Amino acid sequence: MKVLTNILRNSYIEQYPINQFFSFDIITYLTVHQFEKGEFIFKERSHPEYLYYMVEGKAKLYVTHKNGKVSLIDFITSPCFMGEMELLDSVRVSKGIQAVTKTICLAIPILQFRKRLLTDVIFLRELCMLLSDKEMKVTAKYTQNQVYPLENRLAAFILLSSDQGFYKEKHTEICEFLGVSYRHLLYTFAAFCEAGILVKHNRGYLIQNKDKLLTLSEEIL
Amino acid sequence: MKVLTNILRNSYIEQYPINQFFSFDIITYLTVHQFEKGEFIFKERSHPEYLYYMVEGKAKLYVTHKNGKVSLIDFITSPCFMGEMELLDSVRVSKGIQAVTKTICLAIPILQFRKRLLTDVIFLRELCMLLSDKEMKVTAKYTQNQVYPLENRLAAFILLSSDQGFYKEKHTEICEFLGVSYRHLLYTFAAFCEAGILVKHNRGYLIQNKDKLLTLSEEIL
DNA sequence: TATAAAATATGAGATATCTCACATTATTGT
DNA sequence: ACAATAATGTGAGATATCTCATATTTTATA
Repeated sequence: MKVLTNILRNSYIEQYPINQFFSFDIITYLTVHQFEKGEFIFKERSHPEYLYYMVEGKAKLYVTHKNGKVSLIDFITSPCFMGEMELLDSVRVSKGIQAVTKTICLAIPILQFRKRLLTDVIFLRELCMLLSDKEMKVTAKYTQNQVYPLENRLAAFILLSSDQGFYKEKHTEICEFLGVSYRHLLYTFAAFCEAGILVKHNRGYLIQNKDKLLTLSEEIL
Repeated sequence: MKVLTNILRNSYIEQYPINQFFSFDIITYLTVHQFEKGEFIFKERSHPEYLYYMVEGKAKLYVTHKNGKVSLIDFITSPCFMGEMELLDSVRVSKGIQAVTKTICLAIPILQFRKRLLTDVIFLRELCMLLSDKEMKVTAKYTQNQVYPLENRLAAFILLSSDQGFYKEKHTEICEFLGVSYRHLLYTFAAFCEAGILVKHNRGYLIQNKDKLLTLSEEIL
């Protein structure tokens, strides 16, 4: 992690308005932290020192189970807060957050600002909304996971994450996100290719039959 | 649903202090609603009129999927708020909530109080904490669901929900809660009996070997 | 640029879990 | 008290998904 200073710091702070989330001017107290791809933003079971507002980048929120398996709970994309739960309850330990790409965060020191934030109507209201959205999203994902086979969920995920008809996520990540084994994910991709829905191309897949993907994903909702 | 009046209303309001969640005296504006076992507190996809504070009873929070399967997201036990998400975002539709036992709720009309609640620091702070706890709990449950076989999760659930060594939940509910088919749940109960861990007794099961249950559930966390 | 580490890929065999059909109790409303 | 409804229980066969072993390719790093 690198703390950005001067011009660089200021440019990020100017570029991304964060004051809207607070009833006071927090800008002077902010530092700007930069995480490299693969770096851990919060180590699992740690006590974060900062409330982060991610302004650029993408990260994985995950938990490691006793048996060694990893559940990728969510992909966090900017803009987004991280560490709110730990701000609210200092006893609580963090889940793991790892940067997937280079990530820039505005950093608010928790110790120094906890009291002020927990009495800030604007901040608390925003936080309620964000927490509520997040729960909605996570609940939807997990209830679907246990009710629909991978075929349907993968179809939906491909549509969601592909860019101009091209899918190129990392299998190792996506199997943890979708809650299945690597092997099974690969089987399902193979089946999609077999069915003429996808065509493997370099490090990714071209969508050949979008309608079929839509049909499969519409079985979910 | 029955609206309780006079003595009955007042006795519930006195018995369960709700003012602690608000920075103003809300008591005069409260009505008290009583739901019978099996009654729907929120219909799925409806727009709740009230923010409820459940003070007595137990309810199921669930969602019905397109394919007809039901996910029982959580058992809600008093004391607990219901309808907070819909208070925060009026566009959002409710999940289903059904009373499992007779349930008493203090009712706050959303339309009338939304504005006031969304500027109430005490309320918002409490809500943040509750939302954050709830998400924690739900996430833990679902990530475990997808990483451990039923054997382990059921062992943990039996320990959690049994009373003095006796388990007597309804299979039809629990299979939806644990995210497995009724059939599979029964297989696993049969296996536990076979292994001498449980003994079927009337409408329930007696725990015969608590250590084994502990061992099985400890594999989770 | 060589080497280690991560990601991709695939086969074979196992198992956790599901569907459906059907019979038997409980429970509940009238 | 009786019919309707919900809950329980079980078999047989299917399938969605997992484990493990192993090989190859790509990417990262000293």
